[in-house]
Amino acid sequence: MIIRIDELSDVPIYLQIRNQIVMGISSGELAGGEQLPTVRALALEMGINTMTVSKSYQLLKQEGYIMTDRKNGARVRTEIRVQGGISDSNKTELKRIVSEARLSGVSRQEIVSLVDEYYGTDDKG
Amino acid sequence: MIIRIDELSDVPIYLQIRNQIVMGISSGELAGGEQLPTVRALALEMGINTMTVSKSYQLLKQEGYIMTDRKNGARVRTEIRVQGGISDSNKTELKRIVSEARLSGVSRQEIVSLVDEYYGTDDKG
DNA sequence: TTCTTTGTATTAAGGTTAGTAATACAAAGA
DNA sequence: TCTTTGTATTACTAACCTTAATACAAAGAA
Repeated sequence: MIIRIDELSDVPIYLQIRNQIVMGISSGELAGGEQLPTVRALALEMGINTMTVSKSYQLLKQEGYIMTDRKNGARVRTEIRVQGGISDSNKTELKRIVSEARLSGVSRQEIVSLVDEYYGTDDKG
Repeated sequence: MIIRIDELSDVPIYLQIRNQIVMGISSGELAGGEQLPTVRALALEMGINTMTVSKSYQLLKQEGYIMTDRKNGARVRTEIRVQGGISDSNKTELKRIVSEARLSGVSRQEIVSLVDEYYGTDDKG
């Protein structure tokens, strides 16, 4: 999976990496059990510090998305630990995004279409 | 409208204020033309610095959500300037939220229901 | 054993941002 | 003249992000 960093974003690099890996897992682009690049390889490839990548991996590990093992590297968990629904902060963020969209003339249907696109077209919803 | 600050949130105070006002406008809790609290009053009420509130108002003004006028204070614009759809950063945020929700077992329908709730039940979508 | 590669830890430093504090200004109405 | 409004300035503290340079333990390979 290709990870791209937006230098102009307010989101810290380690969070951008974390977010893209989470989205990759959800979309299926990253399969369960799949090997992730080593922290050094990814840091070199992206021209950033190894500790920045390590921070991303530690966060993903703590959240239950990946497993890390010395010498084995990092792998996507086959069974993602669920954390019980949508977090309060994500609900607030969703409300903010919907509000801004609505005030800029975006229809409800356009938002729902985006949700469908991001959720994927499997039998989960 | 009651504005509440989450001290534990990663979101800066000035942004929390800005976001809650935007959501208030979208929900109709803040009507077009409605007077907002003065920067000093809101700062005193919330126990924060006036410049922090001022920063929120400047941002809202720049984005076209409110108008500020010396001696007249700040008011919600009657005609919100649209900015052309959902921003790229909001799309990315939405994708992240949907991905996290999906991986924690939330159904597509649950997300859509939240969107409906936040969008409101008028004839816009 | 020795070497290499893995994630991880440590320490230091620099840069940016958020927030506060204290004060002041211009505009406009009372 | 006085008050209230948003706004501006300057200085300071604190927190966070990122980099840098090393180093360590674990585990497989040679």
